[in-house]
Amino acid sequence: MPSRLIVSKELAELLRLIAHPDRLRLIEELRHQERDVSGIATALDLPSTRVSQHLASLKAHRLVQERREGRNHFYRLTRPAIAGWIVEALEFLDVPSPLEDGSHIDRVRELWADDTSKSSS
Amino acid sequence: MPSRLIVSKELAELLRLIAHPDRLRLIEELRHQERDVSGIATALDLPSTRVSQHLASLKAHRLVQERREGRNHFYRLTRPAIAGWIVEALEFLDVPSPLEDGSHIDRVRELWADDTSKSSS
DNA sequence: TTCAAATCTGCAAAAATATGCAGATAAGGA
DNA sequence: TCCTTATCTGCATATTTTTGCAGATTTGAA
Repeated sequence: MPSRLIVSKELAELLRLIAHPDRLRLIEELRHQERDVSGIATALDLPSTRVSQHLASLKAHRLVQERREGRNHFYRLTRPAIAGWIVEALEFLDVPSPLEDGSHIDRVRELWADDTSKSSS
Repeated sequence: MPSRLIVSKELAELLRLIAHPDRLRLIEELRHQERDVSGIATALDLPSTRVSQHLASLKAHRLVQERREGRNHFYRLTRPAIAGWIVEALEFLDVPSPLEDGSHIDRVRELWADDTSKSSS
């Protein structure tokens, strides 16, 4: 099999894994620190079962690693750089909004960074 | 709706669009030059109907733009930088192979670059 | 006109994902 | 041991995607 074919399959698999709103936010959540399941569930406002399911698939593909401490399971990104790489993609987003000028990208980054309505403690 | 929620949805949509082996190769194919449907179909060894379908979805999300010349439809990347961004992701790939050392990433890049078995003219 | 080449569109069947829930585990404490 | 908390697993159902085809369009040429 042509090599690029192999790599494109692997890459597509990785991208599909990431291509889910919850999982994107989850990865962002782990960008700077490890977290346990319920911590993530609270931060993202999702049922912890769902978070656990997402973590299981991320873990199966070795995107995250687990560390158990008592009854809590802490997760962290195996390669934290992936979070930065994801943020770079914001640049390629069309914002379906009135802002079609150059400040576009800044606007998107701002929206991504803005978590005031959720994780503001 | 919390802003990050909006952005994560948009981003997931973009990633899902890209997360397909054929479409990844297709984007790579358009990285440096525009191509018409049958040119792409030949290069990727896919039925041109399929290529056309992929292009239609990429176009719907404005990832590619079309230019018609006679009966040929040429496509090019709206934001060519996206191809470079995709290549960066190779770094995050686990190669399920004997090479678990540091040359890992180089090996993946090499596999991606290697199209000798297909588009070697 | 008529034909052929290049591409597109619509649809149905197949495959892959996501989601919600019930029940299973694992660990700490009374 | 029994209970509670934190997390995981297995399933059935719902939703999305992918694929292959048959049948349109569009354009250029005879």
